[in-house]
Amino acid sequence: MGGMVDSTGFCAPSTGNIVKGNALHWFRHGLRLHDNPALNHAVCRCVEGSSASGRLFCLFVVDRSRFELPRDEAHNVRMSAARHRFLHDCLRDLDDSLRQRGSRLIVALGDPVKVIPQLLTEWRIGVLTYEKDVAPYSMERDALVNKFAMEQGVEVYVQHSKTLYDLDMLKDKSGGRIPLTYNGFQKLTAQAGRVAKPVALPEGPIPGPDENLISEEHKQWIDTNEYVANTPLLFPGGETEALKRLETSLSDPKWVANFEKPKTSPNSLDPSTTVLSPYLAMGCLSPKVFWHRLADIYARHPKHSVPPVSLHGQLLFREYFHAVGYTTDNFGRMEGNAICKQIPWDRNDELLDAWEYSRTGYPFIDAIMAQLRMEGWIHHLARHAVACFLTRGDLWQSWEQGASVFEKYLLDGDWSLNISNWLWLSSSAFFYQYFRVYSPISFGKKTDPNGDYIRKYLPVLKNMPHKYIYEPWTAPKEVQMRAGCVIGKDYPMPIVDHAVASKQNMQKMKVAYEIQANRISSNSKKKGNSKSGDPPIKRRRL
DNA sequence: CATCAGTTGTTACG
DNA sequence: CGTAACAACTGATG
Ligand SMILES: Cc1cc2nc3c(=O)[nH]c(=O)nc-3n(C[C@H](O)[C@H](O)[C@H](O)COP(=O)(O)OP(=O)(O)OC[C@H]3O[C@@H](n4cnc5c(N)ncnc54)[C@H](O)[C@@H]3O)c2cc1C
Repeated sequence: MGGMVDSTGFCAPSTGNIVKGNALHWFRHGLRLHDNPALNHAVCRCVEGSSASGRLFCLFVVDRSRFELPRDEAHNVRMSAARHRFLHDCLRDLDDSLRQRGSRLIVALGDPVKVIPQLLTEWRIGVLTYEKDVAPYSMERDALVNKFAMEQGVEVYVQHSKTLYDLDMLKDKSGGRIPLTYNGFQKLTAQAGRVAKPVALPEGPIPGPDENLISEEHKQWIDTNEYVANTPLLFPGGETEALKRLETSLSDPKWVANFEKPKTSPNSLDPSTTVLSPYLAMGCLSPKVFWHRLADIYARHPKHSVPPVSLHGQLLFREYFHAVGYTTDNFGRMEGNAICKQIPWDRNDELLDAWEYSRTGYPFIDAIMAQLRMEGWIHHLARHAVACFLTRGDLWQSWEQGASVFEKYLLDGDWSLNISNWLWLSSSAFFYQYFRVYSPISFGKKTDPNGDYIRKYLPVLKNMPHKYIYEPWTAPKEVQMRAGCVIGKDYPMPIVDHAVASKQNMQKMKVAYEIQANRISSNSKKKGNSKSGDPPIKRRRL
């Protein structure tokens, strides 16, 4: 029990006690041993140092206040049980892999800003290493930890291994302003040169911590089975699983070479894309490894697809959105976000709940949300359909609300990517053709005319004839009775008339865009320099 | 200032 | 099944 932290504050360290060769690698994302430059640095430090007594402490800090317990079914849980399970899988897998090298993972509970300083002192750490993370919460937290470490004379070593390129380098290369189009961004990456090769973890044993550092809390957390029980095991977490899934995804080189994202199906019964996203989000898979494996396949298939539709193109979208998220103030919200259209969304919790809990009365939408809640992954175009429906298409609710629901359930929930895509779908940034609206009835029919996807995720409709399954309220009463699903009783009536609402919303978008265009032109008249000191942008009501 | 391209819209009509 | 009409946006480019 010796090494446990009691989170009551930190004790003053005795600086002289630092052991240079002692390294603490702090896992947050980047939950892998391959292509993990910060971890490599820590390993090298403790095996090579002239102080032969160096040890590597691999740590993950579980901050329960950030993601509540999975049993808590309360409305405001931040992470679904499936997300918990995924994280738990990741940590167990890391622990297993580290044990094969004679080390182990240590799990501590508490607020990292308190826990890390305590452990730096207690374990007499000489160097702290971790992967850079650009979400605002992480940046704030890391700044506090860095400050403490510096004061104590602990070296801090940080690497941008979450992305293909170092985001600070892209930021500098673009003069601080990442282009606001995908094409422009592609040119920037072309200037930035080739994607670097991944780095391998040094061979050989890693000198780990003493067994007595393993606390009861740690054991309870890492050994628990409670996450495994109630969630389907479609996508087990962890680096091992990630590398396995990479191999299966690449096993058909023709499929890889011909991949065109817009042609993949949102409602197939098995995923039509790789589902590597959860592994990339948690860092179980290195994007550089994925990138170079694709490049190898492209080299052997000269007629391969190209960005934006190719798989390389998908990774570039990911890169693009991370870069924009990193360099845009207030990126996670509408107010004060310079690249976000200011749109007077409504706030109606009944509509929002109906959307989240599959009660909109549109089977395609409700089935997608059911898959999201149960399995934690939905296809990109399925995300389009439900995001459009919630925002500019039908319900006129804020994309911020939608993003936080997604964040709760998505195994691949990733701050910059989630926000960026919600901005895109709501026509708030990146994409402005708001007159292109997905139909909650027609869109799914193209790839699943029989409605098998709906039958799978909304069993109450499983006997509805295909003719009516996308709009069951149009089925004659007898048909509903025979199908065992009476609309208004067993399954809700539509909460909104899509034909009417989408037309109205299109007009509201037009007005919101006009107001913004006028305000910007009058602003720039007032002060020639629009860059400095933007006035706070106020929410407007129509 | 005009033109063009933009991963992934829908519906009606021939 | 392919194509035009629908209503008409933006950022980049010249
Ligand atoms: C409203 C909305 C919210 C989203 N939120 C997230 C999120 O929180 N986390 C997330 O990873 N993706 C998010 N996406 C993007 C995209 O839907 C998923 O990345 C993709 O569906 C993951 O499936 P895949 O791994 O099979 O993708 P593949 O088609 O196999 O693509 C390979 C990889 O490229 C990356 N990628 C693909 N598309 C995108 C994209 N549009 N934006 C960014 N990266 C992309 C992913 O890392 C993905 O794993 C969101 C999309 C929408 C419309």
